[in-house]
Amino acid sequence: MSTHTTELAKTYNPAEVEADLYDWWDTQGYFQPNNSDLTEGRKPFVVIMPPPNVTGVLHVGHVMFVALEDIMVRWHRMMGDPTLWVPGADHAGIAGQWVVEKILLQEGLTRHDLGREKFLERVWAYMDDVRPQIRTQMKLLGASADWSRFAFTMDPGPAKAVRKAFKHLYDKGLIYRGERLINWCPRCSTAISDLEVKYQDVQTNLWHLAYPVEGSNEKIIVATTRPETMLGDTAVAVNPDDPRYGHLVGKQVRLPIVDRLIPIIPDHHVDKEFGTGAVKVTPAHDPNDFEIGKRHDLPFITMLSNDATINAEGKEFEGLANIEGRKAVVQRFEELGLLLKIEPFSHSVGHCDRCGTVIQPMISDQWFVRMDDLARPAYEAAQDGRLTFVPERFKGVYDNWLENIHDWTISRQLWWGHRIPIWTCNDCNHQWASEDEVETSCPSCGSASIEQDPDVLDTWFSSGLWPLSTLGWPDDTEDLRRFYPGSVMETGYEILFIWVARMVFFGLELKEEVPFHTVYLHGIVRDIEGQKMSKTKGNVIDPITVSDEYGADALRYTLVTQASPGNDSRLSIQKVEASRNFANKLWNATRFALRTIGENEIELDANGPVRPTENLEIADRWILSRLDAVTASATQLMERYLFGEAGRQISDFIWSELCDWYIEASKVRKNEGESAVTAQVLAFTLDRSVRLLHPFMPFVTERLWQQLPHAGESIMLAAWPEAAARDAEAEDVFSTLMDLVGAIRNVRVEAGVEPARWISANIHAGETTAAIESARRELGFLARIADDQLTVTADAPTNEPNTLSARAGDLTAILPLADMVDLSAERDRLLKELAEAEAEQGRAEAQLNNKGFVDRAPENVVQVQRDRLARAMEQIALIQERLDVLG
RNA sequence: GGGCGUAUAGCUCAGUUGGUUAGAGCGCACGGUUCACAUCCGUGAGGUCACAGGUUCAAGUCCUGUUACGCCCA
Repeated sequence: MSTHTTELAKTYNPAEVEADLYDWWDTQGYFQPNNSDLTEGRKPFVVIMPPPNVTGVLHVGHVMFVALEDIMVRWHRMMGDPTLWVPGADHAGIAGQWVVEKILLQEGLTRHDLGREKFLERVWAYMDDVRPQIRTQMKLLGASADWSRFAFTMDPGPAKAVRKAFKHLYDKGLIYRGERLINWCPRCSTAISDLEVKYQDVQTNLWHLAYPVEGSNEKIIVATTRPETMLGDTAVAVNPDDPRYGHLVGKQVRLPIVDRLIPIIPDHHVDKEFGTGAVKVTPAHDPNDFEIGKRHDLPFITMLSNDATINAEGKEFEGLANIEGRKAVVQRFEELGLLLKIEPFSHSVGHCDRCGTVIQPMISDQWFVRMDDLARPAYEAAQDGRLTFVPERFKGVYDNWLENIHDWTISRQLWWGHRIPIWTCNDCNHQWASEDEVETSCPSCGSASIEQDPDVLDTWFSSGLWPLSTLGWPDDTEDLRRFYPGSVMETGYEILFIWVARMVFFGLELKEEVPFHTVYLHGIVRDIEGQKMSKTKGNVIDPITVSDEYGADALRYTLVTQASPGNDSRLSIQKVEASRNFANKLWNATRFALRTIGENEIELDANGPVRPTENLEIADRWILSRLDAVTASATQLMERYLFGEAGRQISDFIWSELCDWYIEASKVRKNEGESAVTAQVLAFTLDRSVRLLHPFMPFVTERLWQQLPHAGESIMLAAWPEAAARDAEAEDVFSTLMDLVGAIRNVRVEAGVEPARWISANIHAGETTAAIESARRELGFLARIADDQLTVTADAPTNEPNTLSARAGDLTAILPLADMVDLSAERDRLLKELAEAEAEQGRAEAQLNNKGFVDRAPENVVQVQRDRLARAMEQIALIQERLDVLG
């Protein structure tokens, strides 16, 4: 690759920087786990990528998971761990099928016109066509995933895993078929699981309907949000403790329209306060009523067809779609004089997660996974610490879900997906589950007349096996032995139950180990108003457009540093722009450093530029110590999964310390032709800085690292920096110098000194004199003081009139600004400083006068206050003296 | 109904073992063609840390309650 251009372009151009690195990394094999002696015996770090929907377009949610997972993965790789990140794609049953059905629709066809086999051919053709997009998308983002291990949920391996797992559970009695009240999506024409139903508040009415009591003139009034379901009512329920209805219990009502006699029954679950206190019971179309129906042994009358139209049970209303049926029923009640009231009401209605259609609870014959025995070990794993969560609070959410687990509806009335591996013999009725894709005869009677269940499995069944199936399970593969269990499962918190929990219980059931030790959950990326992004709202930030303009590095960095674990975040282009500016800053710092570096020989060893130890000045020692500080801190933060904070600290170091101070200070020596030490310091510091930043901004750091003096082929293979001990003395002195420069700049601005003007200054530095004197050139350069007009002495400040003063700690700079001096402004500033110092004194005194504090606080904390007081009093004396002189 | 989260500068957010004067970016004001960078540099203004109690020598941080907004489960 052509990284060794002699000059960097003046401005950072992300598109150019990011263009060809990815394929180079990949073809070099860097994304694959390192098998060398170096990593022998080290525990592998393994992440299984949440497989994007094969038909989906790239959105910021993908960028979020890529950014976080790539950070972990690149970091571990740099730490020397054998690292594996397995990419994949999900077949997305309902959504996948629907995409192709929509295409067929444009040809005027339905899947039924084609038939199952032809339809699946079309789906496969489509999937084969779009599947490579996943890599294209991940490439754009810099995801360092191992494409040689790319897996698709419908591939033969994962499909075999599905059959194996199904058979295992079936043979163990953990999968059963039964008639239950399930969630039916009329649009998708399939059952879906509880987790695929999303509840939304809907504004509707509460209709009060009167049902005549048989053998009496009385009527009992029920309130309902779904009047049309009265066609399937089989009882009216009241609370047995409700005095209003006690006399009616045991009687019957004659159900209008259908003219059916149904009982009035007592049930404690009826809320006396709600509506009229009497509820209609439709056991076949409502979860609560289903329970009541079972308790009281009521008939279950299904009054809807699979397409949500009213069936023959609805008599004259047969064939009406749900909503028209509702209108018709209400109208008929009105005609009969039995509609008593319409009350506006809002309540929560289930919608299909995939298509948004209102879900109909229906009695249906489906396959279920019995959850109790599977949930228990998954729960235990979280209790004994085999499974931990970041952030921790999600353990509670996870526990709560497993404690209240319901059986899982796994059959789907679709064609696209894993066919349920259940076979039935037409001759002897024997039913069995098979690991083989095709069966030819009944194992019981040998008959060849056998049939496979027509339905397919919930997509999440195969997703739940992902940590196993991507590594080759059920075969005993080398990958499985080496990389299972994995390390971290990183994904969005919204799929904690639907995916993460299922991987845990599958892993425990099938391989007797948790599939990963840590679950890291990120939040939803919203727009800057806090709204969820959606095409219909038009507030979508498109990662491709944004990356083109600002770079994937900037987008990734923005998402990671703007969000904290488990919390939603708000994204705006302005934030991405700020990150791009940071990349530009680093780019230009490198560009500058390369000039200095180019004038010198840089000493290298196998780990890159050697850390300089000889002839260091204060600024050199300071930046090396600050590098050690940020290295230690970032490493700790990474260990604790606080990537955002780590990224911010690395950026702060590069911008606010390396660029703003060290590089500025280094210009002194560069300008005077003595840049050897500073070149080595710059080479070392920048090399380590770009390494620290690499997991966050992989592209630009690689490009710059290649440009800097370095050892090795790629920054991806460079070692994560190690921190040496801090140099407290250098940090003290240089931060005093920084404060002093700041104070002088402040005075200059307030006194209206032209920025370009070189001034004179007398620094009264007391004990720090020698140290400040050693950095006099830097001080002069940074504060724009002419070298021949700069004195540094240990003397007390000479308080001549017609001078201005600046203070930093116990240092005072006297600036004889002759014509510039505005004494009244100087006096005002001094009074302000005095007030601040006195306030400081007051605060310290208050603390120290508090006996409780002095007696009970740790000695070092008390000492801090003593020092503070001493310093404040010193300041006051100095300022007071100045004020006296000014008169 | 149960549970969880959030509330800190105009905006978006940091602030994880309680300890000096609560930080950053953006925005704002003023100034700047100092040979890396105007995608920049310098200086500055701006906060009763939602509210009320409590624990503590000490609370943005811990506890209790309240309010507002959001999410999950039922």
